Amino acid sequence: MRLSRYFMPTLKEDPKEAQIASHRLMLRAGMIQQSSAGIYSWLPLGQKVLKNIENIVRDEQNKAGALEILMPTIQPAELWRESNRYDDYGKEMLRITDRHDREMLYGPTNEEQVTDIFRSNVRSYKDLPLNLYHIQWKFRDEVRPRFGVMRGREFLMKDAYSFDLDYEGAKIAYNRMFVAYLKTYARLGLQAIPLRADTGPIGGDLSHEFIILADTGESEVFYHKDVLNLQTPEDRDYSPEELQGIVDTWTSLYAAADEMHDPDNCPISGDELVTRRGIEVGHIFHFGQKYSAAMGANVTGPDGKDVTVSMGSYGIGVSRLVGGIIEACHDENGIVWPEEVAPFQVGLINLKSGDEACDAACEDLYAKLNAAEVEVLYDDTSDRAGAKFANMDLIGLPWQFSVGPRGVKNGVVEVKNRKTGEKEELSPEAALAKLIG
RNA sequence: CGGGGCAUAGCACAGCCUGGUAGUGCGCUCGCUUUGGGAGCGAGAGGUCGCAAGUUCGAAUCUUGCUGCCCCGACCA
Repeated sequence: MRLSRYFMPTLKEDPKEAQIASHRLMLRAGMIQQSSAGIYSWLPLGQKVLKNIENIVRDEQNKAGALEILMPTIQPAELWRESNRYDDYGKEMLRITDRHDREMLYGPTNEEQVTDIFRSNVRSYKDLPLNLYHIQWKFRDEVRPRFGVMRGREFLMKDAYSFDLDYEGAKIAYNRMFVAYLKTYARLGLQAIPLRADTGPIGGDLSHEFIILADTGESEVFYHKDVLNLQTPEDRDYSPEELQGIVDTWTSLYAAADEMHDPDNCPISGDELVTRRGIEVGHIFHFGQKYSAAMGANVTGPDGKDVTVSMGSYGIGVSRLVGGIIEACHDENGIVWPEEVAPFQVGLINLKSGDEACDAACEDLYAKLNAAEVEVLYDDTSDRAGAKFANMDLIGLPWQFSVGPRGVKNGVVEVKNRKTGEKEELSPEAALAKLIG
């Protein structure tokens, strides 16, 4: 992509409404534009990152055996009356009346919708286990939206729903998602920590939230220092026993959010305990028969008798992750994207557009990167070198290739790693080899 | 939902107290000089001062109402 043909309205100064790093940087990098409180348009750069995250999440869900569907954003109030949540949900639910005076709502989540799909179509235990997920926009009419896309009203979320015959089956489904989440966050370049979460009135021990560490996190977290050294599961299928082993390993070390942490009764010693702030980026939850019982989601069991299925739900805040990743990955100059989610792998900087030798060297590199299918953003504009450097640092592409008259004369390109800041002068071939192959 | 604040050019702000021709910086356009870490000079474009009433000869400025946005807290993926 040539920057001269791209739409990336960057800002030199900080917008006053943005208080935290991710919000400020997303606005400055031209990733998003606010439409109203907690509602954003995604501009090309932001959209690209959002899609990259979404695709990684999707890939890991598919690998875990979940099946992708797409449920509507607008749902009928009738379904929510069945679970009694229409009245319970309160003002956070955006209610809409259509032209026929029918009560509708913009879905804040999809348990009712997916349970309806299940009960309409699944009759036999032979069709279980089943896990359906979708990646769809949700709306929660937060009293006070803030922190940009981290706490918006409209947000993109992956939510999966598992259906099993009994608790034992549901537990396997839960563990499978648990492991899929560990793999997902690792691929996103994040160090995620599962915390035992409050299961509320339903009880049970099957609820975890996944948080990533960032100084601007909304809640305080307490964990055993060794949690950060645990091994991420391999990219392969695991048996139910292996899944349980991985979950046991990850949950045996202490980790809790502030509402679950009791300093007076902490099971580990002070020098093992680390306290930091975290951002919740996922939540998995076994809720048993709460919706299946209320809505009549039954299957015929092996013995010919009806069984109310056991369910769980598994959410990942996809749009929130964009902000979350920036909170975890930035410095004073801007964003520092992990390679897997970066909108482009490399920024190609022409330090003197219009100079014949520079232009030719850049065009050659640009063509070769494109041919090798390396995503490249080529700054071919007539801005000054300093402005180009600052902009590239701001948008945080993992690599920068700088081509100027001086380098061209010596047959070298300056290669900079955005994360480490290391620069080296390489021949164009050696620079290409760093990214290709 | 309690408390506080803000609304003037694309962005950040001054002007308001004490009513009288709408300003500064950045950005944008054109020209010249520049060109390796957000250039200099010159010339331009761009605003019914959030909306609506009111007071006044006259309102960005004073009064009232409304709307929007932000911050702290409670709440929350």
